[in-house]
Amino acid sequence: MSEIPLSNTAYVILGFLSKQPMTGYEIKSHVDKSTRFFWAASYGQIYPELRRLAEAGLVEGTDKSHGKRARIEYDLTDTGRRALHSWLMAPSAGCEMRDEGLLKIFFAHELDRDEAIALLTMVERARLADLAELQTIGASMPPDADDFKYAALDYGIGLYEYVIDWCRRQRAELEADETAGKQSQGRSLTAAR
Amino acid sequence: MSEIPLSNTAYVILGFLSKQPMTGYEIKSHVDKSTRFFWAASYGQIYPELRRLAEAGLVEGTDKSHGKRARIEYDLTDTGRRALHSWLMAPSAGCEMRDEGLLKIFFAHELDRDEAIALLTMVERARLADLAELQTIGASMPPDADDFKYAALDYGIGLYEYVIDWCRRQRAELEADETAGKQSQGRSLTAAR
DNA sequence: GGCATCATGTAACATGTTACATGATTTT
DNA sequence: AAAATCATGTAACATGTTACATGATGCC
Repeated sequence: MSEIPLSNTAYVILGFLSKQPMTGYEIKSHVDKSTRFFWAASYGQIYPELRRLAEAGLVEGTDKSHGKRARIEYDLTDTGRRALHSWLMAPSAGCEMRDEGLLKIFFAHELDRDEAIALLTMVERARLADLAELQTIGASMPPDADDFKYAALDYGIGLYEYVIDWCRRQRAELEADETAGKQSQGRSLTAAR
Repeated sequence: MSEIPLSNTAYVILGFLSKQPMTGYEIKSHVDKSTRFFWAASYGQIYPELRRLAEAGLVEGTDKSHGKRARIEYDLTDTGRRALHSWLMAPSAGCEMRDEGLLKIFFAHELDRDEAIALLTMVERARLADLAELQTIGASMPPDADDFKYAALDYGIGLYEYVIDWCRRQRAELEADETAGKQSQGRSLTAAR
């Protein structure tokens, strides 16, 4: 067997198909309601990848066109399930971020105190919006199911809560500087830890 | 003025140059010791971007070749500093993640209990390694300086600590299932929140 | 009739990584 | 003398987004 290497996005597809047969459109909808905040995927990735996976024999497409509306339902093959399992057990769990908010805060030395406070408030609001989105998703899920998707949602909610709290603490320190008489040496950002 | 839009990676460069003049090589070293965990950058981005920024008049390169070793030191222009400031105050603070560990956990329904526990342990260990790296960086920084880079480091340390703790809690729940007699309905992953 | 949703897909663009090429200087 | 670090850069590749094109079906 030739074991061609698959992208992580390919495993997202295999993973969703491991639950039930689906179309590319449905995979995208599911991604947007679950993995999106830690692993996004667009049609431009999903459709070509589904075809590659079909050619490699990891998924199997069946024509389920209804009337004149095209519909291809994909299902995981045994080979596909084995590939998924082997990836799940493989020792790799990278975590990359592109955090524009923290990037701005990192360069906040270019700002005066009030501007820095405004920046922290802006970042906090952005995360509050992200958190609200996850909570909406959580509210729309059936409360009974026993699935790791609840765990993932909990992970994301906790993560955003942490960031929101961190922003508030940083802002509080900056605001305390004003009251204390503004000696800029006194700010020990990591002291609490 | 023509206000060409810049990538976030361009702002990383402007940001570092706002502290002191630097070469591309030095920018890369600084990135690796600070923003890397939330905003990475490679030579393949930095060198071409520096040239574009110079052409746009946001930075200025000076030849500081020493003997036969080439060296171009870049400095921020007034226009560059204004562009940086305006970006810092602009209302955008996206946060994207590519979290392979959580992705695997999300699909852990394909695993049996012991395998899921092994996966959680693996992810935890990966984050412990990331955390150790940040702590090493923290230990090598002068403890006096008043800079937001300490805040960013604190953000990252707290974030990884949260994830590590989350992994432990999830694992504990799975392990409790065994002791309790393995009724898989009883696992309410979000109940504690 | 009109709007939302279902459903397929592509092409251009943007972004980012890896490996390679080249060589000087400094430290051990 | 060897190894580490300083310093420049490119080319091929991988990955991912956005906008566009096309049209059917179902619901109000």
